[in-house]
Amino acid sequence: MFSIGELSRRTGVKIPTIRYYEQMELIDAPERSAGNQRRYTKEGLSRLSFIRHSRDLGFSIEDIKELLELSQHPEKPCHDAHGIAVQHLKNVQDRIAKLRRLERELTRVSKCDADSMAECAVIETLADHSLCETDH
Amino acid sequence: MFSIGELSRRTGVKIPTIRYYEQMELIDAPERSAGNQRRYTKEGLSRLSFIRHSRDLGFSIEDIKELLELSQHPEKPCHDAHGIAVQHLKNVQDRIAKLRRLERELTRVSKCDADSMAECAVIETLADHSLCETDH
DNA sequence: TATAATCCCTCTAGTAGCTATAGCTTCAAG
DNA sequence: CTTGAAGCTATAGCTACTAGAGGGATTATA
Repeated sequence: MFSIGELSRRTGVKIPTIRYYEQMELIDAPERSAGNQRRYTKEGLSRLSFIRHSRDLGFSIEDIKELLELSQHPEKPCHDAHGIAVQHLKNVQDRIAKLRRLERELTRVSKCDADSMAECAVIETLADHSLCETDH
Repeated sequence: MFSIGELSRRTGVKIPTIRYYEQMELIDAPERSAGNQRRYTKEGLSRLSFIRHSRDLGFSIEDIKELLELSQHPEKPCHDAHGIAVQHLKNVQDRIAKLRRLERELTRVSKCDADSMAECAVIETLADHSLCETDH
């Protein structure tokens, strides 16, 4: 049995975030001490670790709910869990592609050797999309 | 003089978003018709185009405020505008780097040929960070 | 000129995933 | 038994919008 502070230290999840996860029903409301403070068990710890790790990998709260639910049923086919991961991977790849287009454009725009605003490539480009090379 | 709907059509910025920008003081409150409807001029159009383009390139509202302010002073050195763009480029590059690490990990995790949850690589990896190859 | 279709108005609340604050109570060590 | 750290709830704030309710304005057609 440990306090929310200790759970926080062990998982690296901040205290208000733990309470937020409880509110979002990602984790069960734990038992309370006589003085109404949260007391967690090892189960709580491993569930929160799972969540922490999933968040680090960028899964949404909703995805994580589903993954947690799925993980409770070891006998079920893992097709669904797999699907969530693949879908998320696709999202990540899309975001990378978008950011790379941005990167290219920003790199070009940032190469400005003007002295004054009047000829600054940054400002000019922002004012006029037709100066752009790539789509966005 | 055109209405908010026409401004929206011409810039590709949605109507509620235009009103939101006005509230955020990114654009000046325009004149109103006798019936209290917004009426925009060419200036309003080019300012909103600037904003639209900047948002497309991922600049924050705060950055855009500053860029707009700077662009009002064509005689000033363009060092500041340049700095904002370079800083933003760095942010974008950081985000790309992070997403690439994620991509690598998710690709690995998604290669799961188990049949049941019990051995699913996705679930296992989420439950146990030590199974990861890369940092995150 | 009447009316209908379309457009526009303000205000409020909701989205994701937290974070911060205020004002209080409880716990653990000395 | 006191004190300082830790915990409690409730509320509001963050970014950049988006959606909806419940109205008024404008414009095209009959």
